[in-house]
Amino acid sequence: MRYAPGVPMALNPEQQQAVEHGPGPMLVLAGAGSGKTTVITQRIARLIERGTPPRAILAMTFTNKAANEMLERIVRLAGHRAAEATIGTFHAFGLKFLRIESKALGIPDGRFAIFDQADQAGVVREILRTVRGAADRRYDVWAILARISKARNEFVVPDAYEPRLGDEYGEVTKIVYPRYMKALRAFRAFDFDDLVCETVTLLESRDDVRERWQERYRYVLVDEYQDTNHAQLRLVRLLGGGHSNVCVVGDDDQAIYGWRGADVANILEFDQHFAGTRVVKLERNYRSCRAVLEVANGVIQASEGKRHDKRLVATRPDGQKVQMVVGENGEAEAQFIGNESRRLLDEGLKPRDIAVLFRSATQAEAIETAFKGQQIPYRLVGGTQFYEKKEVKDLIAYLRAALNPRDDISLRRIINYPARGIGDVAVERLAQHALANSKPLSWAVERAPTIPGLSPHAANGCKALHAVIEIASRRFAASESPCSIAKGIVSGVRLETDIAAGSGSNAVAARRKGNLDAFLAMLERNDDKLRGVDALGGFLQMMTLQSETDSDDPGNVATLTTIHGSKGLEFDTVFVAGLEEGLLPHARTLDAKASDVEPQDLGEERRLFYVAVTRAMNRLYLCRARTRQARGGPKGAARTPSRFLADVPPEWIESRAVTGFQPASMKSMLDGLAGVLAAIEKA
DNA sequence: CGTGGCCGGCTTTTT
DNA sequence: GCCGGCCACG
Repeated sequence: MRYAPGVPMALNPEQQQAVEHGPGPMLVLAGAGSGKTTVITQRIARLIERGTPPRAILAMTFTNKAANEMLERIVRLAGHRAAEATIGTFHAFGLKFLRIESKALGIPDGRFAIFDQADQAGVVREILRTVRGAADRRYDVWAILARISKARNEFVVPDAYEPRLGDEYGEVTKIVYPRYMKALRAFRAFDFDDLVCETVTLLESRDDVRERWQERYRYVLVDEYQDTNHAQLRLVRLLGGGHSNVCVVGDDDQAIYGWRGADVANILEFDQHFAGTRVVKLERNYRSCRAVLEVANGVIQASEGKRHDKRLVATRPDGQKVQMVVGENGEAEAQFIGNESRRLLDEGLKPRDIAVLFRSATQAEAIETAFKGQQIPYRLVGGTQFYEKKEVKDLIAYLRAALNPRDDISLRRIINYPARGIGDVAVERLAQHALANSKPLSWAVERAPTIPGLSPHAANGCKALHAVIEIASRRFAASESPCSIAKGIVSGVRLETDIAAGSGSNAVAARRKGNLDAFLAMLERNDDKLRGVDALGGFLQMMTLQSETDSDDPGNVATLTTIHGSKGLEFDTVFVAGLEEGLLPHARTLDAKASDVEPQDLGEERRLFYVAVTRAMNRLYLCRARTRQARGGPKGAARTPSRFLADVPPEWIESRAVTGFQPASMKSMLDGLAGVLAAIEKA
C-alpha cells in the first residue's frame, strides 16, 4: 500500500507529530522510505495554512532536483502563493544572498562569476606555474583543491593553515591557498565553497545584515541534514539563531558525503547546537517490500560506527526474494541486467520503474551497451554535466569574458581557441604585462600592439579576439538578444568549423555540434528574460549550479546512475552493479594515496550500499562479476565479492550465476557455451 | 614562436 | 576512449 507523492495520505502518529510541531527546534530522524519528503512538504504547507507568510520560510536541500520536487509538492498542497517560499540548495541560497548583499562584499553591481571545478583547477594550475620547483613536479591539482576546500569549510584562513606532518600535498597547499583566494577575488569570482562560506562570514561580521535575514526567515528547514558540513551548520545556526524554529530532517545511516567535508556529528549532536530539541523518529518504511528491507537492515546493523539507534520496520508484504547474481565477467553482468530488464518490460513493467546503480560513473558504459542492445530507453545521470562539456564551456567562456573583463580564467580558456596565433609565450607575455600594471588580462589583450616583445602575429590575434568580445559586450549592454549575440560569437570565431576539424570522427563532431546547438536553443527559449548584462550574468551563475538532469523531464526511461546520484529516489526495480571489492568498497577507500586528504571511511562505503538497497520498492538485484578486466590489467582477473554481501541475511536471498552470450561474436559465443558447460558440470 | 601530432595517465562519489 | 603535456616541424 503506497501513497502517491503529493497526495495527502493518513499520517502515522510520528509523522503527524513532525508535521504539527510548532515553534522550536526539531530533529526528524527519517529512515529510508519513511515518508520524509511527505513530512517536510506537509509541514511547510501546514505552516502556511496557519498563517506563516510563505516568504518567511526557508527550506534548504542538497540537490536542485530535491528542491524542485519539494517546491512542486508544496504548491500542490498549499496553493500557488507557496512558491514565494525560499526553496533551494545551500549553494543556490548562498548565491541569492550574495547577490542581494553584494554591496557589503565590495561588488556593488552583483556581477561576479561562479567558478566550477574546472575553473578552480585552472586557477590552481596557473598558480603552480609560478611556484618555484612546482612546475616540474606534476602535482594533482584536485588534491590541492580538496585541501583548500576542507580548510575553508572549517574556516581555517590561509595564514592559519598548517599541513599535517609529512603531508607533502599539504605543504604545496600552504603555498597555493593564499594565492588561490587572492586570485579568485581579483577575477571577481566565487567558487562553490564561497557561496556558503562568504555568506556565513558576512552574516557573522555584520549584525545588521544578520538581523535582517533572521527576521525574514521565521522558519528554517533542512533536508538531508546528515550531509551538512561545518560551514553549512554555521549557516543554519546563524539563520535560525534568533528564533530557533529550525527543523532538520535526515538519516545518519545515509551519510555518504564525508569526502566532501560533511560531518555526521552535525546530525548526531543536533540537540547540543539547539537547546530543547524535539526528536522524532520515523522508522516505518512504506517503500520497500520486506525482503528488500531485511537485506537493508542486515547491512546497516552490521556497521561499526556511531549511529542513532533505529531499525526500519516493514509495512509491506514479503515480496520477491532479493536476487544475487554473479556474472562470469563484466559483460555478462551487464548483459544480464539488460536481458532481465527486457524480460520485465515485456511483462508490463515501465522503463521508468527500472534503475541501475553503481559506485563509479565509469561502470555505466557496459550497462549502456547492454541497454542499447535490448533497445531499452534510458538516461544516464551524473557523469559529465551539460555545461561542463567542452564545446559548451568554450562558448560560455566567451560570454563570461564579454560580461566580466576581469575573468582571466575564462579569457585564458579562449584566448587561443580557436587558434589565432597567441601561443604560450605570447599569453605569458600578456599576463606579465597585465600583472605589472595590476590590470586584468583583457586589458593587455586590448592594448596588445603596444606591448613590447609581442610578435605582430600574436598582436593580430589579440586584435581579432578583442573585436569579437568587444562587439558582444556592447550588444549585451544594449540588451540585444543573447541568443543572437552568442550566435554572432560562434560565427565570428568559426567555432563550428573548429569543432568539425577538431573532432576525431563525424559522429563526435555531430554530437558536439548538437550540444552547442542545445545550449543556443536554451538561450533562445529564455531570450527575452536574459537580455542585459545582469540578467544573462545571473543566468550563467545559476547554470553553473544546475546539472542537465535537474530540469528536463526524463520521460518514460530507465535510469542509470551512481549511488550518490540516486539518493532520495525510489524505483520499483533496482539493479546494483559491481558488488566487488575494489568497486564497492572502492579501491580508493581500501588503500589511500598520498594525495588523499584524509583516511577514507569504510563505513561510508557500507552506507552507500545501504542507500542503494533502500532505493528498491519491489525487486532488487545484487550483481557482481566473477572476473573483470581492470583498467589496462589482465583480462580475466578474478574478483572478490564485496565484503558487505556477507551481512546480507541469506534467508531473503536467491542466487544465480550467468554467463555472457553475444550472438554477434563467434568467439564470445563459444566462451559463453564453455561457461554454461562448466556451470552444468559444477551442478 | 605557433601548431599539430603523438604519448601517457586517468575522476570515486557532487554542489 | 579522452585530455593535458611534450616534441618536431614550419
